[in-house]
Amino acid sequence: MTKNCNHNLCKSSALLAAEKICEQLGARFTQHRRRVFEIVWQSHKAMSAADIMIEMDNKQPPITYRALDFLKSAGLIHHITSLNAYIGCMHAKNPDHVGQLLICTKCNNVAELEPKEAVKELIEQAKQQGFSTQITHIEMLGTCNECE
Amino acid sequence: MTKNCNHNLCKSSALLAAEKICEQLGARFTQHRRRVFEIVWQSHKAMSAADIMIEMDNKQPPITYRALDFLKSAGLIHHITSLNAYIGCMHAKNPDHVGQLLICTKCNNVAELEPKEAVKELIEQAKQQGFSTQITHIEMLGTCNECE
DNA sequence: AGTCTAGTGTTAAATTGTAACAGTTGCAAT
DNA sequence: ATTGCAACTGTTACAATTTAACACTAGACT
Repeated sequence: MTKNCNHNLCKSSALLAAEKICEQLGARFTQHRRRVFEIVWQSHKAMSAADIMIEMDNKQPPITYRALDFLKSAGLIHHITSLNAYIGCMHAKNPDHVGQLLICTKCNNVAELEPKEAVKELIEQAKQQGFSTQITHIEMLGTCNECE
Repeated sequence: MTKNCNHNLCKSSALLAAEKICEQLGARFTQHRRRVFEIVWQSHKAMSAADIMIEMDNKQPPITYRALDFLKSAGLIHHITSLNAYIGCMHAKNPDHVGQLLICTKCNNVAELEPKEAVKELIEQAKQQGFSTQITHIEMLGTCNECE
């Protein structure tokens, strides 16, 4: 998926999905937002805000951070907290999904799974402790099959 | 656990464990390392590097960051990446444990579970994609039973 | 005693992220 | 078509967070 995708196709279908989602939200998919989205979707590698700014036309940090915040809260990208970096979300259409991010520490590629059962179990175990879960972050660092 | 602990006991047993682990590692549990460890263990609340520095005697950032790095790599504390904060590890004796952190967004208390089966399942699913996991971060944000 | 490694102290700086506020644009309602 | 409002932009300046670098010191082991 991550590796053997026809990435032009992959990216343009993500773009279409993003446009649709913005429309549904009544938000505008403006120049900056589109540009940041395209940069993040350039590859399946995690990109830091700094990486993104290098490619931005307008280098002023607030522009980039605002776009990232928007895309994140619209569910179009993920913030990888353990790297402080961003990656396009593969399941943006699916509103309440919880991604499991598989991050290759060698090539920096990120894949995403939707491990529904296991996550339910985690949430259930938390509940048994009286904890009511709102947001779940699952990030796994390791090596992908190409980098073994 | 997190709430109804006799915290003096809780903290001092953590300290003893830390001393033992450092000895096993052949590393020194120096002044600064001990001090940072104590500050983190003061409570079961997540503390940022800045929070810690406020309580440090020597305020110079490198001192604190170095101690945090050491404690983290010795497995004595966890870095909560989604908050950029730290918390004492409740299972430090157990070398290859994978913590699931339950972070209350109201009171900032952090509890830790060891959800063996569910995590195995996550690792297994990753493996089926050809991904070999080395480090796992599971962080869940929500509200604890006292804050409901 | 000598030497080697781990740890310290210190300065300074890079990197990363935000506040604030005036200006502008798209869109909807009169 | 104007007006008015909310969303979005541009810009400056700053705050917060983290790291580099390097000379120095203490402890541990021949």
